[in-house]
Amino acid sequence: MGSLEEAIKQKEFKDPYNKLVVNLLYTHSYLVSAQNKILKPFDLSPEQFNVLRILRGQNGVPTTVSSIQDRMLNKMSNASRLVDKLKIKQLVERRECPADRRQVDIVITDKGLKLLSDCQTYMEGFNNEVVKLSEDEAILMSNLLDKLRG
Amino acid sequence: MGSLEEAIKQKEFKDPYNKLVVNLLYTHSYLVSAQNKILKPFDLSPEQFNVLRILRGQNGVPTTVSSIQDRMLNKMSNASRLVDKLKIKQLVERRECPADRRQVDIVITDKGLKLLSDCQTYMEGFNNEVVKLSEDEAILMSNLLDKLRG
DNA sequence: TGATATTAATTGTATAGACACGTATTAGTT
DNA sequence: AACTAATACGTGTCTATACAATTAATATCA
Repeated sequence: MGSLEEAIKQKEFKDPYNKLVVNLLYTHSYLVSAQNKILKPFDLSPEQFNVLRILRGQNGVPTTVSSIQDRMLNKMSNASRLVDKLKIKQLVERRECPADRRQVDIVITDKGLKLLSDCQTYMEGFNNEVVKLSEDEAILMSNLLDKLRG
Repeated sequence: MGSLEEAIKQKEFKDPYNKLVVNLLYTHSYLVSAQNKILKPFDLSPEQFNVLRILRGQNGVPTTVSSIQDRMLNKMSNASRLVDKLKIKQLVERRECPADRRQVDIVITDKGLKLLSDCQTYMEGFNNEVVKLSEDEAILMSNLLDKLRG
């Protein structure tokens, strides 16, 4: 299952750029599937997990919805609805922002923090297992990704 | 906007593996957004585009739904419904498979081929524009991605 | 001040991904 | 032949992405 060609049964690509784009899309699917498997028992989607992580990073300081959106990996996502799902599960709280009543302050609850730390135990070794690269190769690839986006 | 840290406003990562995974997710979103912009005028989603490409690669030989599924970048996707959308737009045809009546043969129509070749004109330079790497770097990264998945 | 523009958040709608389940058809086995 | 297993495809449901539109609150400025 190693090579991309084998995985998607395509013999050749127009050029290295085309192949790289396809490879990135395919590898993304590989990673997200693995993430899903880990988070499933916690009834969290990767996106919900990400939002909780962002909120925990605030150390109790309330964050607005748009600030969460800015920090999300997918800029076209919809933080408002994700927060909604998390609120229903009582993992976050909404508070009216007194300074600007258009904004809504979001804080992670104790239940949210607990769930996140439980997840962490399982997620700890996840990246190292799924990413079959050396540390140096991982660093090299991160740098290439930064360069790719310009 | 270069570095990942800046883009998602996260100061540090647990280790290079964690950073790489996050970087891949973020870069994926960057690529898909760009793809969407190009395909929008043609009323095609990246996934529908991919299915049409797979079908064209068959050179007129009918393909079953499960065969399309196997070649898709996202293995958890739903080829059946994607084909349905393409059929509504008359870009593909379904034919009952005489050899095995469980299967459904899919063929791209002339209208589908025309649309795909129109797209191609715009997609031609896409990868090279969006991926700001040298050819050698693109090849290096493709190899690293193959290795990443093991 | 009052009209206008901008911003924050939510909502609507279409498409797609994740995954379980149902149904028809074929393959395999005794 | 009859029973069972496997396969191909479709459907249902929930979640998320993409993007336009709406609403309420604040900022800007003539």
